[in-house]
Amino acid sequence: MNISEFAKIAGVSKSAVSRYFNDGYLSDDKRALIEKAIEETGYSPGISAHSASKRVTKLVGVIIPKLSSESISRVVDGISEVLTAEGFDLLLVNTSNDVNKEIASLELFRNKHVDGVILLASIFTETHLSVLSKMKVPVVIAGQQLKGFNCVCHSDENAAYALTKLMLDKGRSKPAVIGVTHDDLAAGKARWDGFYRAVAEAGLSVPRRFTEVALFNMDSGYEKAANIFSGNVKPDCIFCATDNIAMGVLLYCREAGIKVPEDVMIASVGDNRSGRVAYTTLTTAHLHYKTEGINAARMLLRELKSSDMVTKTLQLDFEIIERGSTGGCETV
Amino acid sequence: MNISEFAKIAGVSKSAVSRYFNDGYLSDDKRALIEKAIEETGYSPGISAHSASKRVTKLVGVIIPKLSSESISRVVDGISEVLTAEGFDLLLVNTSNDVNKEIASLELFRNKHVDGVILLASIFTETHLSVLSKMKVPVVIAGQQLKGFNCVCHSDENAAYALTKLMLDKGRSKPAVIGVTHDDLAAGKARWDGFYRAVAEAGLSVPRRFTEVALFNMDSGYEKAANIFSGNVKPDCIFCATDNIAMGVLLYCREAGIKVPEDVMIASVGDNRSGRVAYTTLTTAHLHYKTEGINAARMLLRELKSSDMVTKTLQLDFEIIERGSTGGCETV
DNA sequence: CTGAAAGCGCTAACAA
DNA sequence: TTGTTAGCGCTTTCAG
Repeated sequence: MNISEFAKIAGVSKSAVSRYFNDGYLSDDKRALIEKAIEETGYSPGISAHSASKRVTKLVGVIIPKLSSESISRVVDGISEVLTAEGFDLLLVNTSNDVNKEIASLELFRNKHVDGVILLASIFTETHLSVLSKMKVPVVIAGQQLKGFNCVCHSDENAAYALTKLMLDKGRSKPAVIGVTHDDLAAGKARWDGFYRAVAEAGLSVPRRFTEVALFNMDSGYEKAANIFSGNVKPDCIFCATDNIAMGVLLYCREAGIKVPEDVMIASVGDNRSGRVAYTTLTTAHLHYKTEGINAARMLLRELKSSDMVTKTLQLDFEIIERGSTGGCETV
Repeated sequence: MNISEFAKIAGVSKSAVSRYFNDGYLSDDKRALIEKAIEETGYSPGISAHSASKRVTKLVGVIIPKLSSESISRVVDGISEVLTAEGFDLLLVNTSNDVNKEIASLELFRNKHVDGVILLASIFTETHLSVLSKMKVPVVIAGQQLKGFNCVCHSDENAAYALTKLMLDKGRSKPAVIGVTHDDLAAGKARWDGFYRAVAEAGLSVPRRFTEVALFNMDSGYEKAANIFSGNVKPDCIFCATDNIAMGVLLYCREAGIKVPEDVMIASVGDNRSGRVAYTTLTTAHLHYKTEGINAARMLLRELKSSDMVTKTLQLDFEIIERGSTGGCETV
């Protein structure tokens, strides 16, 4: 059923119907007529033709590297909360960590398929920059900071610094670190930097053997912990870039009979659910992921209304949650 | 830039351009001309007008109750994997557990805004049935079983039965249960049924005080565990409908000094990440959530090609993973 | 194989 | 306030 057909049934003109669903510049009689016909037929206007005319899709493209991640689903949660309240729908693209797919999605969105894009990126290649600079719809980048673009991100460096300092302040002097690739500026580089800043401030240094680069998962954390503990001299505290990695370390320690926090303290960033219930509960930095999503969406909305030429970066604060793995309370 | 403008630049007709992006009934010269122009201009056809003409959106609506759930994100992961491979995009609607919003989304999708719908429902009201029966696009229901509709679901009853039996077979004789609302036929009713079937088979009964209805989260599990243990006679095993609930129970036991599995065994359904690393690792039934998503998407795709009038239900199997909370291996 | 022209379902400008 | 008419950008006949 299309608008003409429906208009005929309702006994009004196409325009009247169109007005009913839009500005509503309409007399009450016509309005009643239309409402009655809707009751009977269940008609609702097709969105595609609407978009074709209006040149507005009421759709926001959200590009994510994966979905099965606690942090990412919280971000998307925040995004959807704000966007749906404003009548926008989410076009979700899951790139499965495939950079090419990420680029392809951006290109897909480049023109007029969506009104705006929120990109949860992990790394930025040359191609990213090139495609991003050519976008014709507003883009907001979430979780990372990229000069010249609207961003919502976290205080990764400070969080890593605070966690490391917390352990060193308790008298630990042989720190180790398991980070992730520097290509990821937020979870990688910034957290490395924060760790090293705290270490330097304490007048300590970190032997090569005490630094490992892991993947974003528990198994990788386990493996890297095994490496670190394989030598004669053992660390007395470990900073991990992500909670998942820390979970792997915790698992290794448990199996190897290494006591946490007595023998080694552990702290990491993310505040995953698991950390609250792990056999040794995890000291972590809570990043406000949902707030990240909410703010990214709001920023996009603002951009949609009046595209400022000056780009903004919003950096969200964090909270240290001390639990058992650094000698804090076991149940927080 | 629109098709006419682009056609002029490329030096061909609108139709030629249209053909290039569609059936490709085109000579090589024209094709080359167009490709060159694309290089220069970065033109890509707008999807809305395309949809308006074709009456196909290449969009699938996915309705979910919440996003911040491990199981749901796994399902959506599976859905997106299959769908994007087939060139479909996901229109994600997060209802935040609001039944009205769920209905509203269905109505929104009812007509021609999406090519199909995958619904991750938790409960079915009268209104659901009424709206669902009026849908004009194919619908697949995931995670629940609803007569007369295409469904992909789990063997919830059997999983609950198997877990309960596992504990009873180890000699436990005072079973307790913390379930969720019967309104949820899968996580609620079916799992209650499975629990009681095992109990009945063992010739046991369950005192009223040993049955609790919790919400879908850890805090609720904690609270209900406190209730159950407040009496003089204590249970020696507890079946929980979800892992989150079980985590709360585990937390309670830890604080109350109740030993798991010595004093009380615990088992639940879901295989959340947390269960692997909890202070007592959790015996659980692994449900194939991602597979659920994959199959729901495939089913929808099939329906899109040739809408069968006969509806199907696909019931997925499960796997029992025994860990510490029932005396199994602590690290699986 | 090609381009002109009509059509998709909707919105928007206009005169009444 | 209304209906008519022209347009939105794309696809699809239909002659040639």
